[in-house]
Amino acid sequence: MFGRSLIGPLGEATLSEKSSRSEVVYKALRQAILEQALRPGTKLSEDTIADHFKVSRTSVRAALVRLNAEGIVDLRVNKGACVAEPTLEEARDIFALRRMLEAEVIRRLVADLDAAGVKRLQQHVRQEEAALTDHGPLSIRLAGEFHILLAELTGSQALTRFVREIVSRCSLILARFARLHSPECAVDEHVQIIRALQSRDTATAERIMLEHLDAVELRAELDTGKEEPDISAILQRYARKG
Amino acid sequence: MFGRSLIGPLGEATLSEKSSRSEVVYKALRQAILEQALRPGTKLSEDTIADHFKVSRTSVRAALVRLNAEGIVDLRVNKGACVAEPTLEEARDIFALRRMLEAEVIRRLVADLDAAGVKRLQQHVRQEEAALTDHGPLSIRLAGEFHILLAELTGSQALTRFVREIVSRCSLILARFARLHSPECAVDEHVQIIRALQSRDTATAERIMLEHLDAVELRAELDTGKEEPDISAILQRYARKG
DNA sequence: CGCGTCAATATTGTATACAATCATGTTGAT
DNA sequence: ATCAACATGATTGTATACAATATTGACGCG
Repeated sequence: MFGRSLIGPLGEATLSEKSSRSEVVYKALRQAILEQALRPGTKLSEDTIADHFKVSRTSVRAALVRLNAEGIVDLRVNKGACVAEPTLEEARDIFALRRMLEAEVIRRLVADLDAAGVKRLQQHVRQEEAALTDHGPLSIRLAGEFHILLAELTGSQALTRFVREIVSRCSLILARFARLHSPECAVDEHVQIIRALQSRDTATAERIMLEHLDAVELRAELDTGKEEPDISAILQRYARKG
Repeated sequence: MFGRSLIGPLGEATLSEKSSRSEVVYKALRQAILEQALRPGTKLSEDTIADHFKVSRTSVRAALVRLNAEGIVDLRVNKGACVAEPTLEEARDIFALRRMLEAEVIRRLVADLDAAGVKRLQQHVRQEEAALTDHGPLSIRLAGEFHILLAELTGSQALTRFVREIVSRCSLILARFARLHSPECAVDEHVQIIRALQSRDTATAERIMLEHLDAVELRAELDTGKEEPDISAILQRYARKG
């Protein structure tokens, strides 16, 4: 699949590590949610998921518990799991925190970022550009992973962890509220961020990042088109993606 | 929002909610770890825990997965769980992030904090003072919960979530590296923080918070006294604490 | 005496079975 | 026809059983 240059933005697993079954389910569900294939509010029936991954409910439950701990799945006692539905209030709260975290990332990178890091960023943006044609889930994911890559380049595991979580939740928010994900502008803005980082100008870099995040947030306008899709077809696609 | 003036800083469960068994195990283990009754590196055998709580391994595993997601338990495939052992490098990383998060908390509180909030803080400090006599696990926990309470008073769920997680991990760090937890000075510093917040002087309040965190971090000096305690006696105490 | 090999044991990973709770649709009375 | 009570089926919570892997200790060899 993707050789992910040892580890991609999402890859915590090191090579040669045999994924447990709950791990497989976890990753697939997570990806499906973040790519907005599974939309907020979608019921996640344990039996359905177990059947489609050919595993037992035990493994499914473990995955759901993890996703719940990350805040992208809601888990109500005796009523099962569903993709989290952030409220508008939560959305604003999360975006505010995201601005703070990513401003910190930028400040650290302006001080620290080396040529190798710039190269990785540019490489990532090239991937984003390549994915633009399909307007699909891939570009959605890559847009988020750019920010995670930025956090990783700070070298701070803790900061990366938080950025990863908050980016996930923002994806969920966009999935819920944004009319359409139009990632092309984002790629442009990502290029600008890289340039600002190279210029070593903290104020400018921070400003551009904040403007970028504002632009992302602006796309979140109420649009409560709701339906209950059957998740079978979706899981079909994610069962063998890894 | 919801009347959580009824519940303490750690309480997410609302009243009359029947705790599932894995929830009970989760809370007990978490508390035991944060009160440093279970020290970093301690093996958490599923069978042992299941026996002591009179539940099946299923429930125990669910709790361990959650704790792992919060970063206070390590989970290695086929090798079981143990209390996380943060390295010195991770410790510094986490404290740096903590300073940033809590500075943000202070900035928000200087702008927002009302009389009711001050009252809750003072009440909490009184609890801390009352707990000082026993020098025990209670004072350790209360010291951490003061910071969580501060975060809650900002009204930001997301910020609270992150502060809670990072305070947990800092407890773990202190458990691993600090020679002795001497919480009496902390209480004094907490009082100062409240005063600074009341003064509405952002710069001062932030400075005092950062000094406080530095003081906490300073206690973390290498001291690798290691032993493998049997966790039975410890779990005995936590099985009926809730 | 040190050290590697292998069997026996213990522990974890996963599946299945059972119990408890919830959702749904039917029946019957007003 | 409306609504309540109940029975039935579906879904989740928990326990147990089995399979896979790791740990331990004994044994034999150098």
